[in-house]
Amino acid sequence: MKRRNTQPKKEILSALKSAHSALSHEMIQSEMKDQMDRATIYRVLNRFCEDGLVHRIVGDDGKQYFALCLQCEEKKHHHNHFHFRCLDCGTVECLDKEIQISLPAGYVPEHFNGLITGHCRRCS
Amino acid sequence: MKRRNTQPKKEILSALKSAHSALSHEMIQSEMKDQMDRATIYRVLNRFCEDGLVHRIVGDDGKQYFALCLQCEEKKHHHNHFHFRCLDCGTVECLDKEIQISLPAGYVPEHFNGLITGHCRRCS
DNA sequence: TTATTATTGCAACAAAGTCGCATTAATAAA
DNA sequence: TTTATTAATGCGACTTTGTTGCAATAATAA
Repeated sequence: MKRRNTQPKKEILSALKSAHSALSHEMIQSEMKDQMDRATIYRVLNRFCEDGLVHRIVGDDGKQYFALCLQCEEKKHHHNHFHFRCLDCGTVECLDKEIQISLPAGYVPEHFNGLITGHCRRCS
Repeated sequence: MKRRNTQPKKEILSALKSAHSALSHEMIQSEMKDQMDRATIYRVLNRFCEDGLVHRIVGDDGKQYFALCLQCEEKKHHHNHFHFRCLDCGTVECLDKEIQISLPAGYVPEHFNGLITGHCRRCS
């Protein structure tokens, strides 16, 4: 099914672009001028993930955050990096460095989710 | 306030001991013969965390998992290791290797949460 | 301009986790 | 051993996050 270029989609994408960090559904909703439905936001974000436009980070607060795939090429995605969540301002950022983890024999990795919480430069 | 040695506490601790992996609230509840309240389980687990008996892992499913602090000494806790969650059987295990991550200047780390999902040895 | 169907908005729902409060039961004190 | 103290339990209500069904709407194709 072909994707359509709708208003919510455009606004959410632009919010993700201008934020240089990962956003939760809540952060996105509060930035929207014309209030859009919660379910819509989730659906748009999930579609972005499917399309490889965005990657999903699950914070140690149990919430989902979404960030643009900046360093990701068309086919090859690099998501083996850590994220940093600031306990003060709530910002979730990507840390550049890629991580290589070797698993015990017989383990097949599928997804990587590395998160460090603490205090970011602006808040510490 | 001094801790008391209650029935729920004993049962939950023994469940964590016999499972050689991290358990979610749900897994614990289903292992209990005499059904205990959900809130009680959460409270016991949170107390275990406060007391440094157990560490909390947040899965990329957004759920909390709890595992005994085996390699942790009295004062010094080592939680900088990865966890592996199997998408098939749901098991959450600790991977032994410790990780050292260097943060950008000005960032103060507080917590570490590294998780890999995939298929474990038994399911792959 | 009309037809097709992806997407939205709404409402309902499920699951995870927390909290207040009365009751229960470990522990300490008598 | 009995009584008093208060930590912990169980219940219910609640919040938050995220999903889903369905009718209505609006992008796109015809």
